[in-house]
Amino acid sequence: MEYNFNSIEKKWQLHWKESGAYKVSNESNKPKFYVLDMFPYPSGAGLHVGHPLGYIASDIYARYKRLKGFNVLHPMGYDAFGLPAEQYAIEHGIHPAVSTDKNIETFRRQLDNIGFCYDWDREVRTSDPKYYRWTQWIFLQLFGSWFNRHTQKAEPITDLIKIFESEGNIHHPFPHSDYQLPGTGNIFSAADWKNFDEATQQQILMEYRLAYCGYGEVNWCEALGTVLANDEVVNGVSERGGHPVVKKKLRQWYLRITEYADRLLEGLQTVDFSEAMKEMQTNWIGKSSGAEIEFKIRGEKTSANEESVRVYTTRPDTIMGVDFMVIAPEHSLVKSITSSEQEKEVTDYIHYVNSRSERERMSEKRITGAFTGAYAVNPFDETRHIPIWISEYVLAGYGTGAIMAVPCGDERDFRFAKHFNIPISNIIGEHFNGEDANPTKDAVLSNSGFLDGMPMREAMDLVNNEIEKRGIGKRKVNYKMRDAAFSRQRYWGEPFPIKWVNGVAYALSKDQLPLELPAMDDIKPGKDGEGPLSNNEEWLNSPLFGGGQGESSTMPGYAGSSWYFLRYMDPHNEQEFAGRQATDYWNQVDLYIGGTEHAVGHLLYSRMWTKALYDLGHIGFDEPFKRLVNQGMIQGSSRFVFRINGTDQFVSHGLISDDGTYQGRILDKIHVDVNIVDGFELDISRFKQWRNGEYAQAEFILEEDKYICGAEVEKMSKSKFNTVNPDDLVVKYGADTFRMYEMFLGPVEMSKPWDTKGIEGVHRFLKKLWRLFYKENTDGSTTAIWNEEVATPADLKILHRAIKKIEEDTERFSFNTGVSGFMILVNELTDAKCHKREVLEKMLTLLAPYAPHIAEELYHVLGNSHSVLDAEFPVFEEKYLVETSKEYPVSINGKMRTTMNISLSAEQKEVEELVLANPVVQKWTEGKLPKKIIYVRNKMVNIVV
RNA sequence: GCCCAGAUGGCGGAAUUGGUAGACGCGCUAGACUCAAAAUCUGGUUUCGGCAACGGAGUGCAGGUUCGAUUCCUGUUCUGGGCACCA
Repeated sequence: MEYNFNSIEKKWQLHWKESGAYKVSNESNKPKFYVLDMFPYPSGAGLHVGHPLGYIASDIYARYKRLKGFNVLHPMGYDAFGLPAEQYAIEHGIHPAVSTDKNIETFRRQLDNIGFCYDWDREVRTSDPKYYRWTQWIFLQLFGSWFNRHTQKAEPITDLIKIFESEGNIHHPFPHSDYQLPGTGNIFSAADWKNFDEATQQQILMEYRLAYCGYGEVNWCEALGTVLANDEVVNGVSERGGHPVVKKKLRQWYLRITEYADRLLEGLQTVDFSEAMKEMQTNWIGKSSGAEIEFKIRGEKTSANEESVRVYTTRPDTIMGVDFMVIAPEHSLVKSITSSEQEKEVTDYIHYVNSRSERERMSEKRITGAFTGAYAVNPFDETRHIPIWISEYVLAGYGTGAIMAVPCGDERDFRFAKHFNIPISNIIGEHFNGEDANPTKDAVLSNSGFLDGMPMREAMDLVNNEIEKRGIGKRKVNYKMRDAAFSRQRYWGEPFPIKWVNGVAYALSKDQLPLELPAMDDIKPGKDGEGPLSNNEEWLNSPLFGGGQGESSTMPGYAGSSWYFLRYMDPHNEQEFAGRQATDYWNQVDLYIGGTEHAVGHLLYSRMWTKALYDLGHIGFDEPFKRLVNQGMIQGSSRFVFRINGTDQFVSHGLISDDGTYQGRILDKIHVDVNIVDGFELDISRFKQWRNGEYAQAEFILEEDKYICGAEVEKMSKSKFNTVNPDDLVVKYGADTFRMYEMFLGPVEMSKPWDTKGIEGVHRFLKKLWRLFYKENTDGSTTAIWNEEVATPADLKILHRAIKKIEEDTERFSFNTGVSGFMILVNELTDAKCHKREVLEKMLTLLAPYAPHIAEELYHVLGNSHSVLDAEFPVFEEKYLVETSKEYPVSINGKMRTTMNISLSAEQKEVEELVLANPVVQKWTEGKLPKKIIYVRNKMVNIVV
């Protein structure tokens, strides 16, 4: 029989499907293991070779764990709501549901080709009402709860109402400290609460809900007609498409993720994520601790003298080094403190700041500002009057929107002082050289009045205590992270299960879910930045909302993906998002594989949702992912042809001058499909047919009769013509070869450019493996050559060395060296002419996770009637590797000079005698007695002369 | 600018705790089989000197610790990734 991989793979894929080989039960006495891939967004472009990298790795691991006796959950689904489908619908008039279904079909066919062991009965699609019913339900849990800062957990909002009824909000001030009740302050009593009307009460509750609706500045992208999350904006333009993004005030839904900041940080210590990933999340949360301090103001206006300004600083110890103050241009004090003399300058400056787009502000960091004419008084030295400036480098949204500037210790303050010629005082002695600011914490303070001679770290506590004692400030922790915007002015997303009645948002009841997305033919945006649903009067006013109105925005892309790993545990449950029994059994995801691009988006949101569901008692764990592995990106290796501008002549790469021209003529650099280039050499006839003959008239200026293309490593994308379709490789080499080759390319975590060249080597290996079972005769027929002979110690040594290596490599996710292990094994068995069933069968079990199809086929060839999927992973036995003696490297002064066969049981003394008797050693030591003989058992012998 | 990761043959990459650097594969090359090709097999392949045995150098660069360093330490260059006025 020949190695006809195409028919073998088809046969077993069908067989596994029909026999339900991958069906996983929630009831098992085996230990559980949950292996999860980040589910894909089914884009229209289909899969390229980069996508399956992580899927193959997780598939190998899942299969390996199954062989090791675990009940393995390994599901797959689709993140099916999203912008591209909607954009496509607007451009082509095809409903997102239709194009999404079509794309999913393509994805599924491509995935099936590769032979994954997913339990497709558990498939989820976030756009399916049966699924998003529960997304809506979880949203209502968030809407219906608040974060109790004393218990540090989410609790039902009904509990908060009880608290308000009995004591007002004295112990639970508004989460956003700048919130003011209409007309009053921000503290109310139980009596106040009872007197508030319904609308006010609801407005107050909205300030506490974990999912809340408010007005806020959002990142508005006109071109996409949508609001973007902070992490979807890069350098002031949208991550997707690069369109400009501006700040706009809109009514938005938010998740109060900031309340979970501390728990999200603490949780990182309990999970196995890469240090880089933990750091990214830590930086994103951006916790800093310091103090808020109040400075009195002295200004020209009498009103100014009654004001004070509150600053946030992480360095209260430097308070005596404050040379000026800066407040954000948007700060509410600006108006009341500016002196008449400075009025024009300040107004002009504010005007200038407003004229600068977010993008300009970020890209060109100019040192700008204006003096307000007012001064602040240092609370610890009332003789010091500190000028107050405004500048765009102080952000209104962080801390108090005002800072105390200490130029000798802070780089930005230093540059500002230099630029505006503000005198700089030095409080850190020799640590400050007058050239650069020095943010050290290890200096001893000088020039600091009552703090003189005190180390900075001590001064920090002292100042903190002092300001609290005097009531002019308090210790304060701040976070960079903002609440997450949770609505999109878009159609293709989950509708909010909310009804608006007299301006108040109420939850729909559980039995009204799912609130289905109404079918709409025209999904163009509504007026004033409202979503397409705002055009659908009929739906907005439908009886579903009981006389109220529906919500016209929809949930963002990350809503459905924040909890999908829970649905897989119990995908068909109609009563709950997932039964408690199921979530208790499967518990955390043991291994999660996906790209780093979700570091601060999806991974933070899903961690928060998990924590909230845990707090409310719906699940029994508060971190979703126990271990996270980030697969690297497979980059494309692009190819270029060079056309002389304005002609049809193409110049080979080697003929181009260093200045990028050809004989002084300008060249157009054009991406060419990598599939019509062999290495670097262009297939000219295929190039002429390419793109329906667009280049049929091309003429070529060749080097050595070849057209050589330019090359560059870029992101893999259709538009760069550098994508390689896995389907083609599967047809040509088979799924097993493809799987093993993707792993062989290098460590899973590493990014690397795709190169199809080496795939032949892996394919040869599988053919060689096949020849351990079948011999090819000269007439083309094959003969089975595997036999029932008893394995020799030498055979078993080969086998068990491989078991040890492959088991270890698989366990530690080193699949590239794992594949090497197989190659060595097959090479050694071939050399040893070992065709013994006893050995081969174990080898196939080892191989099954990596190359399941060929393993299954040959496993049956050996006469097994059950599937290799249900075999047991071979047990490594040390005894086969035990040696009595070993070739030791012998080095002299650290240099390897010879080898010697030494018994493993030999003692230091015996080894020394043996070594000294060795002629090579005698030659190198020139007969002298060595100073020392170092013998490391199992490793080496070194002689020091 | 700040933080993190990395740098090993012509190429992808091995080397698990400091112990024979370059496993495995690609490519190249010589040979076997063949009329020929493909496929397959065998040998060679870090580099320098040498017919060879053998010897010298060698893991981005400069130092250090050690009998011994790709591995540990200090400095430095480059590459990739993340963050970027967060006080």
